[in-house]
Amino acid sequence: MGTKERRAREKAQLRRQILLAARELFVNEGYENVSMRKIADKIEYSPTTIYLYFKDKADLLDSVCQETLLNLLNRLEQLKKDNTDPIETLRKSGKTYVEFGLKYPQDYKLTFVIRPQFQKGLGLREGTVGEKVFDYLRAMVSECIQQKIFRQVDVETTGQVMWSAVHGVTLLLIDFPDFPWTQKDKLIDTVIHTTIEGLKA
Amino acid sequence: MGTKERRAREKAQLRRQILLAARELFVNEGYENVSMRKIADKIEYSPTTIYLYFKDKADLLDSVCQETLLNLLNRLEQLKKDNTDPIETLRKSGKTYVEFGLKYPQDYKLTFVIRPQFQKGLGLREGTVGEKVFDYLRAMVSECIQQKIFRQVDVETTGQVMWSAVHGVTLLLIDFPDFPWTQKDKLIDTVIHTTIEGLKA
DNA sequence: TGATATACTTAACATTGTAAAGTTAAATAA
DNA sequence: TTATTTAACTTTACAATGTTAAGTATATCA
Repeated sequence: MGTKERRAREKAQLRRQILLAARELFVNEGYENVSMRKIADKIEYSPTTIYLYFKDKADLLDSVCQETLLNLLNRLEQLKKDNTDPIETLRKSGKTYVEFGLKYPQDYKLTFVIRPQFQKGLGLREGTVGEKVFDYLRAMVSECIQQKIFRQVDVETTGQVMWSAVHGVTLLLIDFPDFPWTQKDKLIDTVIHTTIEGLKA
Repeated sequence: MGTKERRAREKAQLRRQILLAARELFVNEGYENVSMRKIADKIEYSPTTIYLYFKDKADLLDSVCQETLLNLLNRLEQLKKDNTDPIETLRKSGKTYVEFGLKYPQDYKLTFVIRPQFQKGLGLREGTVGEKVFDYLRAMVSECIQQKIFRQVDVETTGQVMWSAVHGVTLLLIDFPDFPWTQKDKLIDTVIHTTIEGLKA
């Protein structure tokens, strides 16, 4: 009586296949330049089949972004393992965040710019991966404050300031690749360093 | 023999009209949701007429963004007039920048996110309004460094750090309106304050 | 074997950006 | 004034888009 399970497995597999194809196309050609037909071609199914697995194109995008956030979260949590002092961990996390964005620029924009445009009400719903990423940031910042390294602004604001800084530099570097930046790495380091210094007591 | 001048004036007027309609539609409905036909309807011309005045939709967007940058520049240069100390001017400029972005969120995204996606090679070309905006920032930062208020990092990097911070917080506030931000104004002020403190000697 | 449900496809619709060809009206030259 | 050229604008057309509705085949169950 395992036929039902097999069918379910097969469905999941196709879903996975669609997601994989969509991700690759979105990342390589940009969300706007990828049509449902292109995705369908890639997996050798008819375009409308995709709609049996995803509500619409925005839903497909959303699923891709969830994976992206999970990737980012994994990378960040790797860092926590060798926890030296909290400042150093925070610094490294910032660096990791920006480098993640620059390594997969389309992925990053998809998740943090395009998706919010299509999916309204992204208020960091409970249990989402996005919430976990921010939880991670909060925990780190919290430690810096508790150890009296950072001045006594509340945790939320401090975390959001940190996020603003790394988000800003990441997007600028992605969106204006031809701007005469002093030097990518130097700029990133200075942004992170400056923010951390500014947050200190 | 002023007929040639009159015709030129009339052409300029229609161009202006198209630009005005495009701006209003882009800003209210978002670039992607505005079709050339919608713009044409609004000005009561056929869609293809627009192509006699603008190369394509991206070109139209570009022109709209130039205006936006000019608006921003004007606002910023107002501030320079009552020049108190350079730090205070820088702080006010940052605040003005973010508030401009939040007041005209679609405009801001059009200029600093959407346009770079369509217009490749936005390297701050000479003579453009974009260059002038960054010149303004450079001048302010330069003064802070010369007066030994800021630590001796080069002007370019310092300016770019400042830009990253305000750009980051602006976009986050625009793109995630439902995120549980501590408080908009407090966050903005803290971002700017933190960055300036971090840049100090 | 026949009925039912599942998985997928075909066909279609309205909308998109834009190019090519066609048309009208104004400016110039005779 | 009348003929001709030029400029401004429109009509028509095309290929591509996201998505819905209707149709078909295959596998499961009675």
